[in-house]
Amino acid sequence: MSERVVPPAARRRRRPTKHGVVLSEELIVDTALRLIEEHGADALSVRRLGRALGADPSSLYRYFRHTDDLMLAIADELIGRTLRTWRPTGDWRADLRDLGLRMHAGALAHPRAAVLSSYRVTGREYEIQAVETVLGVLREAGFPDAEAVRIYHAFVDQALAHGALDSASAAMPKAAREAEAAVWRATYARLPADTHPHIAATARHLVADMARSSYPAALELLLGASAGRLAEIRSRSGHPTATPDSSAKAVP
Amino acid sequence: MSERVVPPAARRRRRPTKHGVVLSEELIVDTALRLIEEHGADALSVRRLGRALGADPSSLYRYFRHTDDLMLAIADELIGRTLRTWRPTGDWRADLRDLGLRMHAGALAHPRAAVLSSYRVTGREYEIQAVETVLGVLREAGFPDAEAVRIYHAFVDQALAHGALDSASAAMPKAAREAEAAVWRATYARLPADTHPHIAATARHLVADMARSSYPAALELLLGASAGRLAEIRSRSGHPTATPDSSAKAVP
DNA sequence: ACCTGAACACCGTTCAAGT
DNA sequence: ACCTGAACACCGTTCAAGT
Repeated sequence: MSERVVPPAARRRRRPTKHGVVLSEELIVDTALRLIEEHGADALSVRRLGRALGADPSSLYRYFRHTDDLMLAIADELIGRTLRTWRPTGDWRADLRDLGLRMHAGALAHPRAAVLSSYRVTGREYEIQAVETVLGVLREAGFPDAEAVRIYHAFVDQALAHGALDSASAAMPKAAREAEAAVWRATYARLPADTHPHIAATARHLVADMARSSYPAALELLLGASAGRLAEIRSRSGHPTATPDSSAKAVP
Repeated sequence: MSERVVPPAARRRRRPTKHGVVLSEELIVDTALRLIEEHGADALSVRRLGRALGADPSSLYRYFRHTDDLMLAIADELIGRTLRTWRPTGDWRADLRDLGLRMHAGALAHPRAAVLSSYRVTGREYEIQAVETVLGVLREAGFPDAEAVRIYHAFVDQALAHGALDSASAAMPKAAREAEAAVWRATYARLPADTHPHIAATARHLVADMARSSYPAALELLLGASAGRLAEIRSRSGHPTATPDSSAKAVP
């Protein structure tokens, strides 16, 4: 793992490329996001990105070890953008709902970054900020530490998993996406009741429902279940004898 | 969309390849699954599959229009394998739990097929069978049609989304996977309490919890909420005046 | 110090030619 | 009828050479 990436201190000394562009991590990430926005998720390759920057593709390896590192930097920038315009209201349930829907929308806007970052930890600035923020909302709502982490995990995985699912679907070529919808109408909605009674009975609902994302409903389910837990916790702890870290001891 | 795929009737006339192998859709799918199992998700390419079959890569295009079609055939075969050993018990909640966990496990065993098929509809034999089966479990439990479809959608998306998430993570090279876990221990667990109080307070829980899948918990949440709905529905319909399709009329 | 250009080892897909 | 081989238009990544 030898250092091939430019150490931050040395970056000031950089030289313009052939076409007069001065490269930087920020410029590369922004250009990559623009490329995804304008030409779809598949437009992002080291070679195309180099072309868009007016630089040789190989010059990017001075800023990112692999394409993977670049994608994580993009993912972190997306988290940053999602968080920057978000304001907490003090109502934990409304705050989490808002955050979840923003994360989901952010994923849909940048499908490829969303799919890659959904199962990755970046350990970068904005991701850390997001973790701190969500945990803060839960702990200040009154969830004990272990419970706050469990709900944080479920909440984040749900947003990322559905975000990746829905954005992978949205990133398909238009023709293919229409072909998918047609499968429900042309194949499922036409199965005879004698061989497939349950599909035949519910075909109308299937065609309508499967065209929508199941994320909003899944999010409400999670928030509802969490509210139930919180009510339980509050009613049980009439005596606030528990020290802040007492719940930690219960973990194996 | 000209027919380049061999019509089923003509397949009997096929000729062995150079190395004496007789190609077929089944053989190709099985070989692809073996390749994924033995050499990881990235080992699957048209060229490698051709090599594994002892045939020219281009010959595969007689059986599948694109790599995509091949992946859908693989996905359907996986659905079939998941269903083949499953037996309903009559307890809808236990049945769905079992099915969900099997789908999740199946995804983990074949990450690449899982990631691709998670957002696709195959419209093939086993997928149709699976839809019919899950809808049957829900309708026979007493859920009205519209509700059964909503729960079916949430259940399937959840299994597929978490399956894709967890299997993408599992498919990472071992070194990368270990580096990910290290981020929680080395970065998050060392943030100072004055700048990141919530992370610092819950670091122990984060390290432990984030290493596990959140799917089992998410599944229980869904089953619990569904059971709640069913209880509501049952208590309200003391008078079974509703005709079988009465719920359909309530949909916009 | 930073960027370039050539090279390496791959991809998916098409199509005329072989058997 | 089915498979092959060559070709096309791409990939990510490395490294010696240029400025």
